[in-house]
Amino acid sequence: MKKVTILDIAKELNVTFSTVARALNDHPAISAATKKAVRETAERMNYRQNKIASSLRSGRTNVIGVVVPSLRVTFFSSVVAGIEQVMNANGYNILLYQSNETLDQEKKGIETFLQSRVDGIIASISTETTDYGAFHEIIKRKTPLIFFDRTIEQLDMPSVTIDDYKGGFIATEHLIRQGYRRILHISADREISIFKERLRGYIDALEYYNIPVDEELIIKGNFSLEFGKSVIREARLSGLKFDAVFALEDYTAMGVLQQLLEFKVKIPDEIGVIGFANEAFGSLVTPQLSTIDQQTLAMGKEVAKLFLKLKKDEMTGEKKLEKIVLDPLLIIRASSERHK
Amino acid sequence: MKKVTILDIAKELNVTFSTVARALNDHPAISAATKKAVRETAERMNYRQNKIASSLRSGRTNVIGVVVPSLRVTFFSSVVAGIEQVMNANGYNILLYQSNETLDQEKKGIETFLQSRVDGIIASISTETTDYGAFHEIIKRKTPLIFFDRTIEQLDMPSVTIDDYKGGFIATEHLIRQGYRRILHISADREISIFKERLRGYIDALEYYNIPVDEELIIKGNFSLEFGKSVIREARLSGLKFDAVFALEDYTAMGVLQQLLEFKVKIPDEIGVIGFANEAFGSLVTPQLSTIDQQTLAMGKEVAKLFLKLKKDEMTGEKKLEKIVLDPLLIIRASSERHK
DNA sequence: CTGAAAGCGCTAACAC
DNA sequence: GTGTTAGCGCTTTCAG
Repeated sequence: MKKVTILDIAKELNVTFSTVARALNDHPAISAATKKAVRETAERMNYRQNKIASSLRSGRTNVIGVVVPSLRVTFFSSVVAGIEQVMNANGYNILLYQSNETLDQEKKGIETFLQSRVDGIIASISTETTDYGAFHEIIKRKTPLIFFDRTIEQLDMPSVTIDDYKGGFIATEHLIRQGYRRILHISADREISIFKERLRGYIDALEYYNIPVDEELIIKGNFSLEFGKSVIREARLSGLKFDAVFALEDYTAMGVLQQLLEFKVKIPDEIGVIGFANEAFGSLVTPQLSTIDQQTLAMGKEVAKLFLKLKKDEMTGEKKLEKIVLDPLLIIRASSERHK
Repeated sequence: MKKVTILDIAKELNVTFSTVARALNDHPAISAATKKAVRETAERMNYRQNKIASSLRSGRTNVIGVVVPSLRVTFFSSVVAGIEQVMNANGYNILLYQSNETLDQEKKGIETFLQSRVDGIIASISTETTDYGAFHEIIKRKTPLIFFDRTIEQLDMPSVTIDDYKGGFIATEHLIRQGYRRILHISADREISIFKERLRGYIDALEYYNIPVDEELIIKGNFSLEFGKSVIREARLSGLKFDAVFALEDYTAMGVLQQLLEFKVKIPDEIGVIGFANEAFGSLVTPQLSTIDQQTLAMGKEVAKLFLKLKKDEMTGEKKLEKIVLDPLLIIRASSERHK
């Protein structure tokens, strides 16, 4: 079972292998008859193009590298799903790498992508990434680079994100409209811009509605279900008064919900709760958790489309930096809906 | 910014490019001094190996293709995460493809993998896959093929699965031990072996404990949260008596739970519920959902390890067909725990 | 419309 | 220890 190459097909048909190559690539200057004959024998001989050889010669691989922190986070696997769908539909393949939130692995991933001569790189950076060397390398190599969600602003690259500021704003606004006034916000202690943006949205919404911003109501920590619970426990101990909670992400919000229920607090009557991310469990828990949807699949598709557009613009010589910002969606559920 | 090749490094150092190639590949017959010099100039000139050229020449790509139905299903993204972790640690990269549960896309994915000359293919088949042509092709090409979870038994390939029969058995056994006797089982109407195995486990557990198998208590359909709800509604209408439900997967179990709660049924006192898959939401809902854990990350890692082992055995000439079967884990939570 | 020829950047067998 | 040489299987000018 020797592998068959275009040369074998050429011999079979008494033409040169370049004619075969052209026919296979649907070159315009080949007669329909030849094309038909070539395709038929290719099929018959079970020929299969060698993309490696093709890539080496042409300089294009039709592969794009995708680095994400972890596929085990629904957000990322969902975005990757979107990227993959659109890219495959357009003849590209995805090389996948997980950074596991470490700078070291992120670098290694980018390094292999570059060695594999990918046609582009899509990335969402790790929480550890403060050294941008690997990304500078991508740019130096003139490999197209697109960020999504977690970007590096200084690099000024095309990106697709959601408007976290707006997400923070509409979450807070919703609580205000439901009549809540002392809204506790749980934020992160890390310097990640998306969380700072959500916080900024929270503050601006309060100000917009003339509600005083109370620093005591802004609590920062290492977000998790457990942290959400502990925030509520400590608030009770310290006697902190609040009538709603806006948590930076759903698991933390879930912790809040669980602890409040344990304390027999009525949700949403006494205290309203809203999270962020629209994790699958939100619609399944009791009471159902209000949240902000980040349009993950759409984000993936947008990233892919942006890449394809970039390629096209490159050919037509256009050059503009696109930063797509998607709208967050307010998902109102029982945990925060006081007035029907 | 011309790309630098081993030839450029060779010129710089007045040696031939093959010496450079050897040095870079840590060939034993190269002096330490030369190696050092080569590495330094390579670094200085910002050289980066071209994997395409290397692959074309050597016949190895160090890439393996992974086809899964969808990354949006936690089970699959989690397994892929495991595969990726181990493979990357061993110098392999992952080409990713989603079949979206269609035969057509699955075929396309395999086709491109073959064209890309991947060193192996890891697959979990789509629910539509009844024509095995694409997989025969993989085997014909002598490309290593490993299945996980959803396999094609006729092909007799290495695989990693969990013991679905045992999962069905222990889920049912647990319910029996909790004192439930009329256990409703929701199964699938499709011909997928994993679901049939769970059903078989259910039946055997009943027989083992001398409980009559009542065909009325086995309901098949297109599993989903909605289906779980409708099963309960219809059971109430038809007056079907049962005191527990074992659903083939968690979303269906969740539908069961929700509908029972709507009917004010006490869980687990009146009716016990257990699912399958250990989705993230199970520990967050009220009551918490008992389930069977499938060890997804471990499964991914096992698949990767099996691939690496296959490669090694290939070199040493060994040849045995390994089918790894992982143990399902019983996760007992409030929805089925009557006796503490 | 088709053929001839060069070469992408590397590996590996064979010399010396 | 290092050099020579021959491709891997394609794409892509340049001819005709």
